[in-house]
Parts: sequence; structure tokens; C-alpha cells
Amino acid sequence: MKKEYFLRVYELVEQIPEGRVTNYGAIADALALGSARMVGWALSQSHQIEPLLPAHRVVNRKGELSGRHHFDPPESMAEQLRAEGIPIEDNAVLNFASYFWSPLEAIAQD
DNA sequence: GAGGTGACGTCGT
DNA sequence: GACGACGCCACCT
Repeated sequence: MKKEYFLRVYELVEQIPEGRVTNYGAIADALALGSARMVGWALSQSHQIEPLLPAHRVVNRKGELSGRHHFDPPESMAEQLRAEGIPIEDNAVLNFASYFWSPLEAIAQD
């Protein structure tokens, strides 16, 4: 069961509220994965399984859209974030700290 | 069964 | 402050 650990990342990312963003490290910490790389890797896997996953709400520690290149139209990641009211500039989230959403909240509710 | 990969993060120089 | 190297661990070939 635990082998499908990426499903946990899946569930968590799925709970990211609209207009909010989070980073890989926060998810890794929330799930006690121990490595943010696992989150990025998990998202890359989940992307092909469930494209509906709001992976565009997950960025790196600097708020940069590091995974934009994995989207079909790479710029769609920023477009979707902007559509949710999140300002994007130079492929990075402005006021990232202000829009940051802690995945721990999702776990707390669960 | 062993090696390589990866949407990152932290520490050291 | 910017750049480089290492660690981290599940999944794939």
C-alpha cells in the first residue's frame, strides 16, 4: 500500500485550495517523506496518471515555476495560476509567502 | 539484482 | 550573494 506513496502526494496536492500555492519541501515535510525530490518525482508520475491534479499550484522553495516545462504548454502553468489570482512574473510567484499554503492544514483536517 | 533518474533543498566554498 | 556539490529515496529500465 505504502508503495504507492505518490498517491499521498496526490491527495495532498489535490487539496490545495484555489488561489494558493505550496512548495515541494512543505509537502515532503507534511508527509514526512524526507526529500523534496520525491515530491517532484511523484508529481511527474502523477501528471501522466491524473492531469487534473493542480500541480501548477506546487512550486519550488523560491516560488519559481520549476515544473512549468513539464506542462503541455509550459506557459499554461503560469496562466492557470494567474487565473486563480496569483501574480506570476518571470515564471515565479510574486509574494509567494503571502500565497503560500501549508499542506499541514490538509493533514490536520484529515 | 543493480544502476540510473528526478517538478528539490540545504550546506559549504 | 552566487555557484557547486551532496543527500534524499521511490520507481523505472
